[in-house]
Amino acid sequence: MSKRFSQFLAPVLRKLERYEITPADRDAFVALPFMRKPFAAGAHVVREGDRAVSCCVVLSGFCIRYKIVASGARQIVAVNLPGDFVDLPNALLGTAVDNVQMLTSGEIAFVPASAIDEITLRHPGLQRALWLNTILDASIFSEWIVNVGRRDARTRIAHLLCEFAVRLRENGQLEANSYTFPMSQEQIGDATGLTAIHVNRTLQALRGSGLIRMEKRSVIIEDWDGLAAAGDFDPAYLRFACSVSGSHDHSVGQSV
Amino acid sequence: MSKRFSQFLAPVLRKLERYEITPADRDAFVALPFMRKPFAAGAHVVREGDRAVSCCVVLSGFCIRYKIVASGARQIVAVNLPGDFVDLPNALLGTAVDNVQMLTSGEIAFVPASAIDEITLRHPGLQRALWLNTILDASIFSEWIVNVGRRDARTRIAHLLCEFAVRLRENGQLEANSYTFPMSQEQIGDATGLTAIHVNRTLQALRGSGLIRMEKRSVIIEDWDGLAAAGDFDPAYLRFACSVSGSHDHSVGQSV
DNA sequence: CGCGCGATTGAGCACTATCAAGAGCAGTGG
DNA sequence: CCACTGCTCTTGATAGTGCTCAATCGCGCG
Repeated sequence: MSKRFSQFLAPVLRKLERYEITPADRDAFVALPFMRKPFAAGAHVVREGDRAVSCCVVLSGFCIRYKIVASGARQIVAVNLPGDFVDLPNALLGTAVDNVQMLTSGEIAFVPASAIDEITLRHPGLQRALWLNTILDASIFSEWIVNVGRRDARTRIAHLLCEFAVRLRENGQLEANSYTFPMSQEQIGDATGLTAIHVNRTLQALRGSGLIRMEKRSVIIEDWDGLAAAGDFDPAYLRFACSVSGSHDHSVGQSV
Repeated sequence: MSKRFSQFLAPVLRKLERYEITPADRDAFVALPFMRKPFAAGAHVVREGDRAVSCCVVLSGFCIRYKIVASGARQIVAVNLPGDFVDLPNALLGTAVDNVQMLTSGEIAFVPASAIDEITLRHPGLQRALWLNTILDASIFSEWIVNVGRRDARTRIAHLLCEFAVRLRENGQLEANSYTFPMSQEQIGDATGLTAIHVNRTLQALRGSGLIRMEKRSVIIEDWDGLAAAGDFDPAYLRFACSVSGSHDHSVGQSV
């Protein structure tokens, strides 16, 4: 049974194991009750104001978290990949403060908040892993604040593309400096605080500079060093996606 | 001895106790080894790239975390009040990825990361409190992304002022809708992604609308409902600054 | 074939940045 | 007591990055 579960939980376990959990922690995690549910691209997993009694984990596909401001504009605050815990704040708060939407079709696991509650008190090592995971999320958040707050459009978008490259590489979803990237230009705009139109023009410029190519929904990084430079990108803030204590080489292509 | 420590740690304990830790957790926390160090206003506590072997906790005063982008511009990603844990990411990463600077003079406690490491594994309830605290930080981060990403200058600044009002109220540092606010207009700009000049003009407009008054380094909120409306402010994302499970009334003045 | 969504292009505008300069104020040292 | 310095706030004029509005195009799909 635990074997069957771990089949779906594989991306999650891969993530947790970066934090060096013990086999006992791992077994306890795998024995956690949860419910799997498939979602179509664009479907909402959680809406602001919903009562949240369980915590969502991405099993496959991409999803985003966003908020709507008074003017009606939307801001994406996070993009979550397989293995990510999506809405710890919502689950622990009891009420969702943001919206969770699928970017692609995919499966979400719902774990009762009470079960998380209980297991983390009995397995401090597991709680540690989840805590570190939250700290990484916070580190990404803070970099996004910098991105939308103080960088121009070209730099913002280049930075976003670099971040995905590194995160997908950690997830084993990057090959030969290209990755599938299921965001429309409007969604890229919502993530970077720009309009879709300006994103369009900026992407053209990035392609024109020979930094990237785009085919359908995939990005090919043609010049990693150039893109990282254009995006003012230093992967240090993503470092412990990989290991708590380790000092790893994190460049995607060559050095940064 | 634990009594002497708790005198300095009072703001920290007040914060942790919101998460309902046990007396044993509390005692263990108070027994943590730490070093106190006073800093002058403007002094740096940590600089990007520093080796980080301990975790900083604000005992008194305000401090900020910021990063510098390629163009030389600065973005403040967080303002920390007494009781806040400042740089968990840095401590756990081993190397600082952002800068920590005092906004006012104040005292910082340095707790060895190894001690945090050890105590949290032995006291899951305490780890829970720290984890929840990190989740709250992340929640604030994500709201800041929305703020700088999709709101105009007037809304951004009004939102910032509202957030401080609520957070300071939680800390008992707000009286009669006024609080000391030690940020210069340039620093407000660095926190909101604006220039100091534009902050100046926007603050004038806010004052002109009768929403706030400013005296020296303090803010008086003259019309809470108006300011909250102008700032598109909903305190839900700060909710569990107060309690994990509770549903509290969080309005500062009247309802929001 | 019509429909809808996303990408693209053009023109004009607006919000915010930049540049420049002056004023008020606190601290410092002669 | 009075320059002198530095910082913050303030104001004006100008420029620019990115937004708004509007329309076209390409493509997958029922």
